[in-house]
Amino acid sequence: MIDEASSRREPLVLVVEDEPQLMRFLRATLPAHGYRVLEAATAAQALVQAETRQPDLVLLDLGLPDLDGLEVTRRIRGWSAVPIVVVSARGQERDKVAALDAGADDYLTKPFGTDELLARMRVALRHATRVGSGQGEASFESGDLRVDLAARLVYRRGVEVRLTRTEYRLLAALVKHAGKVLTHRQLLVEVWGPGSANETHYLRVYMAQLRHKLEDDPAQPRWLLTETGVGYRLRTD
Amino acid sequence: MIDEASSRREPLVLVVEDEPQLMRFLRATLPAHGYRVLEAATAAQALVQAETRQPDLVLLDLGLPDLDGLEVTRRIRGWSAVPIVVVSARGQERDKVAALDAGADDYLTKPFGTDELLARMRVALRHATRVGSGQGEASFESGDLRVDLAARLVYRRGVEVRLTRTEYRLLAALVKHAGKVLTHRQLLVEVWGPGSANETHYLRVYMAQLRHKLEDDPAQPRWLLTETGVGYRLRTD
DNA sequence: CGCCGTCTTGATGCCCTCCTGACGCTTCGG
DNA sequence: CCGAAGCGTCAGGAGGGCATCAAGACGGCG
Repeated sequence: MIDEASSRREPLVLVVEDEPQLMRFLRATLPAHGYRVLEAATAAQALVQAETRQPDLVLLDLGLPDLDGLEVTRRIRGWSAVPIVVVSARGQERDKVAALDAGADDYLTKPFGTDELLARMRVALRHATRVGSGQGEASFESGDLRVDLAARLVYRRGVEVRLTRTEYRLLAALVKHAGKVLTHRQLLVEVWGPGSANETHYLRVYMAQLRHKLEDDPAQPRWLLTETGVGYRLRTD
Repeated sequence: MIDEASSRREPLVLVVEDEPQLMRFLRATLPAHGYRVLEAATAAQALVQAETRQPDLVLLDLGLPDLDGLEVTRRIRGWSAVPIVVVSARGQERDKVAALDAGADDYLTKPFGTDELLARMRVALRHATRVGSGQGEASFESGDLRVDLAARLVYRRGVEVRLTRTEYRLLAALVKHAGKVLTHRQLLVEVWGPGSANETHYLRVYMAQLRHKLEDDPAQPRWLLTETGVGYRLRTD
């Protein structure tokens, strides 16, 4: 499970990054915002550190010299549920999606701003504690949207919303991993089964329907967010 | 769940016993003390009877020819809370304990007297009704529909409604989880037993009957709602 | 043993959900 | 500046689920 450090002291972040410049930047920035930093410049170092130090979060650059970032994600996920935020350069879309499919929680595209970085890290950490301690929260609430997974009921401004079976399954998949980016593949597998893992068109149609039923302005969604080229995300907060 | 017959008529007891002598004795004794008797000489018969007739109590001999009494207990407990009293010969202590672990309510050791038998049965039945009614809401009320699970009475606008056994079981299942969606499977298992888990047609027929007896406009139900592709739900309001 | 109520099973028509295709828009890269 | 790819939207057709009616099978009861 997650290291207990998080509950007592500042979160421990394992930064896996081979670019000295970026590493220097992170080494200075993160402690200033209440994080302790653990460094790794290669995949091999990263795996050792992750295992021996049990960090609260992993910030993982995909462009590593020795091993694929995807493989690192896969190996860590083999025994740990620690949140993983992958960092990708432009043109690494494929690796990024693969890492998310393998269980990464979120992603950042270079170059990224400090605010965005910190925001993603906060969300990932919050998501981890929710899943870890809440043990399968049976409901989701945010603004005037409420989802009761136990009763299979959805409310918008307190008014019950009627969803079809597929609409509800899709929403439930997002709720179960609220705040986390879910790839097309993950959603398709969870809702339509492994046989439809490539039918991304289904997602577009049903996302549109969900937005029409749940959002004030379906064209500019507040909760059901599109992650272009990657998948979708349910905004928490 | 438990057959509701007990509140209106004599309790139905499923006697699982392969010794003809003892069976003859019980067949004569139990009716004389206000029980109706259902017979089974093998585990296979017992399971079929338990499922199709839904007795109020099971009197289960552990020394059966075909299957372990322990296994019978386990299978019945898989879907029903009917009280089970196991009957064991001397030297079967181990099986007896295992049966209790598997969910049996009490035990008798051969040879046993009539008084002891009747006492154990009364206790088991009392315990069942106490748990059955005490657990969760004992009644449901919403608008002009009222369901009293303890008394097995249903009122509409204050007037008592006559329901058949199956109609009532179905309504009771919905009342026990009022407000939540129950899947076809859940309802079928609770009302008809696990063997009929796929007979969704039963549900439609009995839902229609319940709606005709309880709803103002059966075509547009206020309480007995359809969740297409999923199941049914009793609106709490 | 026969009657009556209940349960099961079948057949039919309707409506809704799901899937699918076409099209326009935006974004990104050449 | 243009083409490609990803996304959102709309609408129609096919299929499946649902409600309903009706008749036969079953079991309880007198």
